[in-house]
Amino acid sequence: MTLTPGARRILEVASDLFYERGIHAVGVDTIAAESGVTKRTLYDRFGSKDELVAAYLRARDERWRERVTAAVEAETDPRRRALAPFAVLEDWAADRGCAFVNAFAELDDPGHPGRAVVTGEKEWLRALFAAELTAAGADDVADLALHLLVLHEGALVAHAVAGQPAALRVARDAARGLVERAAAR
Amino acid sequence: MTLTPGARRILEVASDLFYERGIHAVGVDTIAAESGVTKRTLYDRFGSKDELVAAYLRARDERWRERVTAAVEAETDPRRRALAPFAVLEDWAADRGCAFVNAFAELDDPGHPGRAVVTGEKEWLRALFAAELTAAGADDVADLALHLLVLHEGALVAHAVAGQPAALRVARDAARGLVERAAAR
DNA sequence: TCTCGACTACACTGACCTGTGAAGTGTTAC
DNA sequence: GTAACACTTCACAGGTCAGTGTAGTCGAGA
Repeated sequence: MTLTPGARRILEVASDLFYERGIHAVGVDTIAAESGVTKRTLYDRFGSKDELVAAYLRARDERWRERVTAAVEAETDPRRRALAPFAVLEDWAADRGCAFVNAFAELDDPGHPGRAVVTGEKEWLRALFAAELTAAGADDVADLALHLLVLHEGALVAHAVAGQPAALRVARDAARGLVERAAAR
Repeated sequence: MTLTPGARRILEVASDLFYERGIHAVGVDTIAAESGVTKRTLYDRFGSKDELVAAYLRARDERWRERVTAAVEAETDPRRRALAPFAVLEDWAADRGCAFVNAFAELDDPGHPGRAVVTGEKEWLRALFAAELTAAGADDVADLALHLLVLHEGALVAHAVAGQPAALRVARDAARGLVERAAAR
């Protein structure tokens, strides 16, 4: 999906503003103005604000998956591979929290095109944990993968909402212990 | 703080709507209409929408603390006391997720009167974990309390956003194992 | 009887919201 | 040379947003 130059600027600006201020709090006029583009162009490229929101979430999801995938594939030891998402957590965790959790909070309509992206992101991570745990020879993979997901999401919330940066380290250490115990059988 | 009959209805309606649809998505006209009250009354009682939002969060915080406190005090064993917040998690976890995390997503201004309530809620829970862990004779209480907070918040997110209801059980079991290991020494 | 507090009725402001219509400019590709 | 494409300009529709001003009703307590 190749974007026109204007569309790329719109998406960059919208991503920053949606994440920083919230989806409902940012109007299309602001996005168009900050992108140096007219509102007409915005609607010609994206069709509606809802679709722009979905495009924002898809782009962020894609960037994040690339980052996690790269971190996973940089490791060979199955145990370290399962822990890779925790290794990149610190680069990812910003003070406004998880963009997908935040989007979930604002998108109350289950039919919104962005909702599928949000749940897809979490499901992808859970499945990745499950796959790497299986490769590491763990038993009870389903619960273990959920456990890692809980630690991952909990770390982000405790970091951003509760203002506890140490939560990232605590979650990472807990995940490591969990995986090592599971793989040792 | 005794509320007038009108104010009570406004707060009830606002709580439902803010939680279900989101804060920015609900206008004061809707709240007034659904409360069977004029907008004038709403402004006479609460002053502004921001203050109404803060009142909503304070009321929800208060109800939740009462519930958790009751669950903690119903137990005598220090280990079970530390785990009490996980016992009431299932009653609390709804499909729209944690109201405070959702509010954090929408309130980008750190000076918003609701922000203090949100961070206060998380800090209160963390401190409760720390106090009960200390009473249970645990070492390294700070990290353990954070670990429990991570499990707690992660369970809520994994449940609501990721659509994994089993996350509640997984987090509860993990917390139990953690507390029992910590108190055993 | 008088006052006070809770509340109603309702018009109104000014800003902002998403979204559209129509006409026109500049660039590139065939 | 012409057609497709990206984009501009700008006016405008039809709502909704938070918030205010003014005048008045009704019941309870002093």
